[in-house]
Amino acid sequence: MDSRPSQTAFRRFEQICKAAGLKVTQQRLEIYRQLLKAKDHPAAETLYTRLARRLPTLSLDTVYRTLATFERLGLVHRLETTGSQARYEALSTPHHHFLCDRCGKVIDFSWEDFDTLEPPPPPAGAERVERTSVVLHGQCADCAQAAAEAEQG
Amino acid sequence: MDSRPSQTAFRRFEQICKAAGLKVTQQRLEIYRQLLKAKDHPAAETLYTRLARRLPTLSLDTVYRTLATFERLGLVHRLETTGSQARYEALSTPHHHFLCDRCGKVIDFSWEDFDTLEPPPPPAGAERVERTSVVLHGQCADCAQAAAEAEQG
DNA sequence: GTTGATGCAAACGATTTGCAACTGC
DNA sequence: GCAGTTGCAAATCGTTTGCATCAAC
Repeated sequence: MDSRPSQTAFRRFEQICKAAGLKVTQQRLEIYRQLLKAKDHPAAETLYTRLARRLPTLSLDTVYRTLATFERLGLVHRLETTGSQARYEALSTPHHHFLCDRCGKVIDFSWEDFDTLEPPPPPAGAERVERTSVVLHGQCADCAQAAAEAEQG
Repeated sequence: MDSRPSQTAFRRFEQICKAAGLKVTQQRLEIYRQLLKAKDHPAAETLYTRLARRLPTLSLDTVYRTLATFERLGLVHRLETTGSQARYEALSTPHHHFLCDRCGKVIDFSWEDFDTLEPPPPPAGAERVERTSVVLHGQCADCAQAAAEAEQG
């Protein structure tokens, strides 16, 4: 099984950049590549750390700026979380998120029964609904185990 | 129609505080009252501004501290948003949120078909699900109108 | 009176911005 | 070469913390 993102993703990436009048820089390419590869919804700083080896001169502000640009282009999503850091994911097939209230871990999941549900009408005061997502709050396995161990001493 | 929160909400509030060994201070009471009254999921600073008239010596840090305390007690929820400020709401009947991606407005709505849906099993890596919420992303009526006017301008 | 809560000011972490040097087109 | 992009440093914003004073119990 080859888990490398297909070349088409980068073709599409270049096309979108050019269509928006944006230059295809090395930084943007690498940040996008890293985000496609990441499964853990990294924060800007996490991405920065991971890219530091490959791009030693990269600066954290560029990561922030690039992520904001990508979000505007619709290439990435900024997740809604309760933590202090914003977390990002590359756009992919629709899915939902489990959010650990203790450590902030995000776990993707799909939920067929929900996806086949007729979407709700826009509530009063809302004009247009562009995206529907389910967020599950709870405790992840790691935190549950840590809590159990702490209790038993 | 009397929209004042019932006295029972405050009885319950005092009980919860005392049970947790917390003092029932004027600040806590007023912050809780304001949050019960607010329909717009205010940020800490918004609450602070609204309370400034009634409590001139109130400080913003107290609002932050108090909201954190309330959250720990389960009296309020911190909403997951994509904005930079945390937003709060007093606990009430379960409902969901529409989130305007442009201005950050939050609109409550209920969705019976969803609520009657069998909840999904905890995804792999998740131990326990404590809360399930739906977040709709889109554009609110005000922003849609502003955008239309700007275009036709 | 004791203990925990508040207000103030200062610290902090995440993110944004101004600006000069640089790079893709 | 020009316009857009980067890296650096400094600024900003939301939030947290240390500490002395104050209020609830």
